[in-house]
Amino acid sequence: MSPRMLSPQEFEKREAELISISRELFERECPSTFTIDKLVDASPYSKGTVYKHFEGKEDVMMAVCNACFRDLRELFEKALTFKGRSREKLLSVLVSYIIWAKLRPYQLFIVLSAHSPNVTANTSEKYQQQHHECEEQMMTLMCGEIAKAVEQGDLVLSENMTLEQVTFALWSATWGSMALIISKGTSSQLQAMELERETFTNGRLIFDGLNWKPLSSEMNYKETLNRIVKELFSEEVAELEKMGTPFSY
Amino acid sequence: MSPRMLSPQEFEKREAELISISRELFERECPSTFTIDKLVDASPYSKGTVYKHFEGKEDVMMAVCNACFRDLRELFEKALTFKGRSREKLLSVLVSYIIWAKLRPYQLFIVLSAHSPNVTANTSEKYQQQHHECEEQMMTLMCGEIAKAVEQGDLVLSENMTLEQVTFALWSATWGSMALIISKGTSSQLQAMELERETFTNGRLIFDGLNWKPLSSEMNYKETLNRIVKELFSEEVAELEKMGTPFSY
DNA sequence: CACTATAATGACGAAACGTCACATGACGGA
DNA sequence: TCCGTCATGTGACGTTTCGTCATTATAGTG
Repeated sequence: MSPRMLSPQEFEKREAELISISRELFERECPSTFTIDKLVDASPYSKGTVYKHFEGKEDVMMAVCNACFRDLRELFEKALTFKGRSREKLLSVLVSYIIWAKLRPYQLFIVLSAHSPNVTANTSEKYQQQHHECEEQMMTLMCGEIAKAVEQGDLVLSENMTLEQVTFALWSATWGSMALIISKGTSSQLQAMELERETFTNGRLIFDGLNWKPLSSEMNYKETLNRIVKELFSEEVAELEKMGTPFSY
Repeated sequence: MSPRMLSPQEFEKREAELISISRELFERECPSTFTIDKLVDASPYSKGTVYKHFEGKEDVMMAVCNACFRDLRELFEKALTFKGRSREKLLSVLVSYIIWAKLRPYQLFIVLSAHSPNVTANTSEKYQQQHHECEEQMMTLMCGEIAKAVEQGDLVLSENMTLEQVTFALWSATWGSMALIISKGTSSQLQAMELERETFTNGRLIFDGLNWKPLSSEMNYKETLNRIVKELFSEEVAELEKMGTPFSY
């Protein structure tokens, strides 16, 4: 009655394999040259099989983006183990995000590209859905931390302001600075905005704008940055140093 | 000696025509379906001629993006004619930006897409250069206004903080909220972030974070919004109403 | 050892790309 | 008026990528 059914497990495993291969391809050469045909060549499967998993290259990009999101969430969880005031913990998340971006520029590239309307317009329901789940998990994680800040009295939410909105504000401000700075590429003309500096500035302004205590005027967050790097990300920072793109703060 | 030399004026004129046709194409159907072949068909020129102007479709996108930037600059200049405190004038710019985005969603789409690494990586030197000029003009315009705010004492820049950084902070925070909200498309899942609300929130937080007087706690900016809409953009807001996507603030 | 339902394959036609050999036509000179 | 020249315009063509689907391979069943 049932000849050779492919179990969902096997299917998932193969999908993970394809995503892993795609990530390698993205790393090796510019993500914009990625094609389904290249993925097929690089994989042990045929075109038809690959198309069983992805409707097109946008789908692959979104799938890779989702994988990155999962990595990021783990990273953020590590960042949140920092012992300190609520605002310091969120700063730690920001630090981890920037370090990740510098360590894996191509993955940032993918994550940003995947949010381009051009890509989202051509992504299948499945991966769109999956992406929303990723975002929601991220939201939940952050909202939880912000809720703690409110509990501890460091942050007082004005009426009409939800936890989600606070998260979104931080997220989008960070996102914007990264997207704009990355898109300038290497040909940064006159206005030399710096990834670390602008991202931290945006974060600081949002924190202060929220009146999240202690304000940047009341505390030396440079100290905090030192501790975050030393206690949590010394390995990554050393690697960045070795790569010639040091984490400067 | 010189048979039929094409004057730079004619060349520019034809380019403007091609860009105009491209904009129409982008409006008519989803920008992601745009192809050079379609542009060739829609234009009175041949493929070879079109390729004289653009190296590929990314080039066309960037050219259209730049045209949008020029429109935006005009719009911002109009917004800055608002009579009021410095922070109110910048808020007016924000309002005009949001109205533009709602009025011409496909153009926002293009502008956002054009900043995707996928596009910038495949744009010719010429249009990359042109884009930097557009950005610089925008920067100059904004920095000028912020300088006035500093002169008037509404804004005190902390040490190590340049006018450009202030502009960048506002710009990127706005950018981020628009990019993230647009990329969700119509399938906004659970977390229903609203374009106007989040963009204004981000702006407000940045303004307050900069300690730009009067703070949102010291003044009712709702009033200002009413005046901005009434005095400068009543026509546009009426049109949005007619389109079924009212400007809600 | 067939038989059968399912999965895997890759050849194929369509679409888009980008180029280049050739056509066109404006101008100056005869 | 006609001709030769050369910048400009043209679109057919070879190439790449896409996405499909008729065909082949295979695991399990009786």
